[in-house]
Amino acid sequence: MRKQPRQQRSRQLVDSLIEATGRALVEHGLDHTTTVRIAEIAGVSVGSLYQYFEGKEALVEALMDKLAGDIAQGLRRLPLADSAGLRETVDGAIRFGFAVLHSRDGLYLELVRNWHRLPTNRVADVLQQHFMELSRLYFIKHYRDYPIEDLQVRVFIVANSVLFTMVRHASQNDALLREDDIAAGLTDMVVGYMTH
Amino acid sequence: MRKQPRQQRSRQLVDSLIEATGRALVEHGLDHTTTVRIAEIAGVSVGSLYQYFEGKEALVEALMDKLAGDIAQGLRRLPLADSAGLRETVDGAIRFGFAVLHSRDGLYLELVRNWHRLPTNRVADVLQQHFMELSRLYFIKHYRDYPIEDLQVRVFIVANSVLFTMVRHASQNDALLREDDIAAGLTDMVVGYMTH
DNA sequence: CTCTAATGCGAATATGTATTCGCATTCAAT
DNA sequence: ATTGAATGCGAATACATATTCGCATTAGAG
Repeated sequence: MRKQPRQQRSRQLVDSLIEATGRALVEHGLDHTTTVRIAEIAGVSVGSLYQYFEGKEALVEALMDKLAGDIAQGLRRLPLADSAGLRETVDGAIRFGFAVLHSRDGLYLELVRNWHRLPTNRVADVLQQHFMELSRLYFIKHYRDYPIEDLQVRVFIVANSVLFTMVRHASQNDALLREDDIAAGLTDMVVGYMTH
Repeated sequence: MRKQPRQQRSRQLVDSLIEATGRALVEHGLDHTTTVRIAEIAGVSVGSLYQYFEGKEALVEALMDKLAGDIAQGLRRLPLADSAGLRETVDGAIRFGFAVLHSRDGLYLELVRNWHRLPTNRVADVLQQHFMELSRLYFIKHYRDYPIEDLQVRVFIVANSVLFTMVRHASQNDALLREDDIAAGLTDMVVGYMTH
């Protein structure tokens, strides 16, 4: 951030800009999200925008930081693998994932689609680390001598498979494949892969 | 295409423009690939470019049509599931996939990353249909009464899981996860899911 | 060889977007 | 109430990119 907001009004201005960034992403997509548009949506002058942000990228980064917090919080509410069975846990996580992708008018969808040109690492780390920890705990409990290096590979594969299959499905309005079936299939695949 | 090339020189010009589009994508990425740059790389005037193409999008589409042909040809050379075992077939397909992603200086990588804003359907159909046919044949042979609707879900999940996990891995230079391990893991996951 | 349609050119024009800067307004400490 | 710092503004400027059009050149049919 270019300059720290000191007064109340400027802090609110910064918030409204971040909020507006989200709406611009949903309405116009990352490509056509411009600083001018964001300022317009926020009801703020472009000049003011540049007082606090370097540009579009900085705004998106600030937005993603905020969202990463929401995701982390949502993850903490999910059932853990040691209380429920593995299948229930995976199923819950996948349903949570779909719910997130459909929330906020598709904001998350747009962000994940554009992972390769966004500062995705922070968010990805949240997910990656959470699932890593989750599986680590589970496997330490059930298969005490499980090789840990292999676990990293598995978590990488599972996380990306699930995430992008969900995004691909949510991005196309293909009524031929019902979301419930995709969710069930993903659960089958993941549980099978993680336990054999 | 805006106008049909009738003479020899113009046909060659069109080819060189498509070729240049590929190089521009590799060198500058989709975002910074412009009509002017493509014309420059091709050693052609922008004016000539617009004689035959509506703009960037049309050029990329022409390029992808060409590449779809290459992919289809490559797929036909892969071992089929009825001659070899399922595991060998899946393993071969995944290795083929990685090879493609690494070929042409990462052109395919850039294209798949940007699937959501490209006319991907033609290429996706090639893949989808090929694997659909492949699995259909395999399962008709081995499990005569297999439900076909479910197969569509499975192929969708497997195709996207494999493709995007590969792309994600190839996009980051994370030496922690070796490509061979990812390939082996994907094979395990897919074979397990398709046979249980 | 001749001649016309096809081709190729690139400066010029139009548009979209990023970013700044001088001035007006407001806050909050005194 | 006064005043300096903070804030907000948006026209103006700079730059990137898309697209056209009149003119020069060339291919290749006859």
